[in-house]
Amino acid sequence: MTLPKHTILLVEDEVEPAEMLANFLEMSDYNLLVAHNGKKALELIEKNASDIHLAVLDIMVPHVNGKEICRVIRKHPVLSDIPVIFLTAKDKEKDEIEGLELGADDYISKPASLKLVKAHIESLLRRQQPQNSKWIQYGNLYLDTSGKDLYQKETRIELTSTEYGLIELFFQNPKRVYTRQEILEHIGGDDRFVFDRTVDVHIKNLRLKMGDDSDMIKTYRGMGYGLNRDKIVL
Amino acid sequence: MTLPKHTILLVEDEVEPAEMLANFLEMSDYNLLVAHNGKKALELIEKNASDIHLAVLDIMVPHVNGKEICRVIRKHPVLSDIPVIFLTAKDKEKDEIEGLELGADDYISKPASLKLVKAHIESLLRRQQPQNSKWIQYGNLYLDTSGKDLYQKETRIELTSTEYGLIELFFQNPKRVYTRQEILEHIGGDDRFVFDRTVDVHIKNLRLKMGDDSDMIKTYRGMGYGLNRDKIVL
DNA sequence: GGGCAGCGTCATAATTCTGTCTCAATTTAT
DNA sequence: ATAAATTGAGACAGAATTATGACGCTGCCC
Repeated sequence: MTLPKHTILLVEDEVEPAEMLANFLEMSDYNLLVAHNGKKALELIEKNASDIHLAVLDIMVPHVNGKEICRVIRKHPVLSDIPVIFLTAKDKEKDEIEGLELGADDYISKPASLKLVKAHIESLLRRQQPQNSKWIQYGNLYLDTSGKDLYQKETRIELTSTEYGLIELFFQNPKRVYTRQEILEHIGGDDRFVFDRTVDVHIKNLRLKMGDDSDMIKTYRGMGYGLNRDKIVL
Repeated sequence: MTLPKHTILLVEDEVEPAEMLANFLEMSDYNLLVAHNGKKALELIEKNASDIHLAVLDIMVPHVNGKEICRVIRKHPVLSDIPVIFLTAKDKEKDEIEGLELGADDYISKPASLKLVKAHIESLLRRQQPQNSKWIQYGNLYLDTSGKDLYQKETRIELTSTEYGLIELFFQNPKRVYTRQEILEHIGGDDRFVFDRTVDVHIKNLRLKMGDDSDMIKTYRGMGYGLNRDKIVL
């Protein structure tokens, strides 16, 4: 099973607080990768790059400091777009500005409560979604853009490539209505010469597979199809 | 001017610091909309919704507090995706967590330097995805030309394609009066052979859906229909 | 070659929208 | 004030649009 459990890289030199935070986050259903120094952090990045969704970095860690790690992440082919949170002692405003310029997304002053850190993490992950995460979620539906398939809660729904193309189009732009022509162009790749109404059939097949969530795809009569805006909750 | 300037909504009750920050940001090539209390903030949001790219909110402001404003923004058809930054006194961790859960994107403890605030703003704008929906606003009404529907404040109004065609025509040329023939040509596509009284019926249906704002569409007796010039504020 | 899955087309059923009609309400003209 | 003209509202039939089920075609894997 591959439900979108997020993996967080935590880099923090003080062992005790790091463990506490890691445990707390694991209880909240995240996977954790923990490093207590910069070298270890870089190793973890090397080995697990494609799994990491967010990084929490203490600025002051042995060997390679947080800023350096952030720079590595931002240049990394797979990781360059993940959210990065810096942790640091209070009142180091200079660090904070530098961090932001380096491309950090957020900044938390220590000491910070576990709940606070979690709130920051969730806020970032929530906004992260549409762009570059491999998962896009609406309601019960999770689209895996790298595996090219769709999950309804925890069960996988097999899609044909045309059906995947449809749902991907809708998920990428949840508030838009697409005309049949636009849809055809997206799923056909090239503008093949295909009857309009064929789209209806694919929509029907897709809805069938979506079961209870079939009303997530809405017919905008006279216009085309799109997601059901009333069911989209951010 | 090279780049399209970003417009920032700043809500902060203390006049002196607000001015300083506003000036500083204007020097950095942003447009500023400043409110010193919640009521004013809501007005600015009403009138300038489609121009605002980011909001900086103090939590404690008179009339309507920052959290409430954030909630309004998140429910607003045009603004729901902009970055929101909260400003607050240090160590109000509870506020901070609540703010993040409300969908704030960032949180800055006061006092904060001008440069720090700017760094946060730039960090958020940098990550903001380009918006591809086009909005036209008059009064409480927001027309979403990519989603093909109409919002009345924050509630969506479902329109048929004919009704959408009508309102689109009026919104594109708010000061014009259209004869029934012109209206028919616009919504019919081709000049179908249809009684011009049919327009009356569509107008009626549209007004019905518009509820309190039904008087936004005015009857120009003997001429046709158009937007109510008295209710258009430019 | 047979079986199968995916796609496109068609015919027909189901649904929603549009256009017309009638009558009431409102405004304008005499 | 009354009549004439214009617009608003409700109801309804049939037009237009969409949903569905069935079928043939293609390419792929045994």
